[in-house]
Amino acid sequence: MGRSPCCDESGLKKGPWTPEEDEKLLQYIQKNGHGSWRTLPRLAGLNRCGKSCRLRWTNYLRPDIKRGKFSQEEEQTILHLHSILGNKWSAIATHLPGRTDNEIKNFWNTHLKKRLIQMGFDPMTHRPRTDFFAALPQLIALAALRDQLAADPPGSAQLQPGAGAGVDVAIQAAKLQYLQCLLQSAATTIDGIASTAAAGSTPDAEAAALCALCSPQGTQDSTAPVSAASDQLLRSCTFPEAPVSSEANQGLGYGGADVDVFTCHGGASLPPLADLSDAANNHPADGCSATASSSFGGGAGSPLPWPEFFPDDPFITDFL
DNA sequence: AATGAAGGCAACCGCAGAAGG
DNA sequence: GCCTTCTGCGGTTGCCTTCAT
Repeated sequence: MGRSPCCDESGLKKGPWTPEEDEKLLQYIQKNGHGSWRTLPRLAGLNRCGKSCRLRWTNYLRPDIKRGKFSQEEEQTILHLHSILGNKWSAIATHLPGRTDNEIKNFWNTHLKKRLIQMGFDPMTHRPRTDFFAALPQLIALAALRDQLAADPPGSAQLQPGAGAGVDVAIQAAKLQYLQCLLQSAATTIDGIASTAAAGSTPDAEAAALCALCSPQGTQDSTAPVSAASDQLLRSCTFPEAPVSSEANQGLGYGGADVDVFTCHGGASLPPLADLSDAANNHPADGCSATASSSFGGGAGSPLPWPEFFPDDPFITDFL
């Protein structure tokens, strides 16, 4: 199996299509249908290969092509279908009327894939990346937050009654409590990595060394105590470790109605860092709740289960 | 205002597989 | 079973626009 013979022919035009060529192709297909793509260019008076004509028609000239930006619903559909179908762009395109597989592929590669990666998700599995260095930016951000807390602890001049007083103090306290929750959760995760490494099952010395970054003594004896309930909640959240197949991923719904991929049970392990904030966001009743808007347009009202990549969260940046 | 970097997108290439004669 | 044609996909390229300096 090889390259289509038509593309080997020399003298055929390549590159961008001119309006004249578009018009010829459009009129011919509207009048005769495309028939055989191999013979179409000659019959239509085009100096192009059939493959080029087919691509131009299917990706641009087809009358039912929808132009413009992808809506949030379309983005969700793509994400959902991609989690099920993988890179089956044509199959995904059949569920998005007016969108071509090429358009969806480009949109995925230039937008959605980057977003998933940025948020610590594996774009192929749609699940939090479990490799340690994927979480490194988050760890660094957490370390910065820890330093910030150490330098400016609750009860300092900023939060003294009278300075801002009332609601401001309460908001600050809530934010600090949220941060404490994140820090403690991260520390627990890293401690787990460290103990695993120490046990020899994961000989990752670098990971163990970096544990010190996010598991300071100051976290545990902070002046802002983390509520026992939220602490228990975070500790009870874990993430399935089994590799994900397309079939297994069918339960992963981006529409909000399906079962959330993040499960909570009595296990002691914590999810990877990427879903820590999700655990907090999904349980507004606990002490770690906080409103976190999404750069993806989700936020509290978003049906997407994605956790926020909290270093970019306006809440965090505002705090810092 | 000029210029270079970065991002977005249309289009192409090479390959694989399906379908039909 | 072989050949031809068509379709689909991943990867890549090159042009254009936008943005930062």
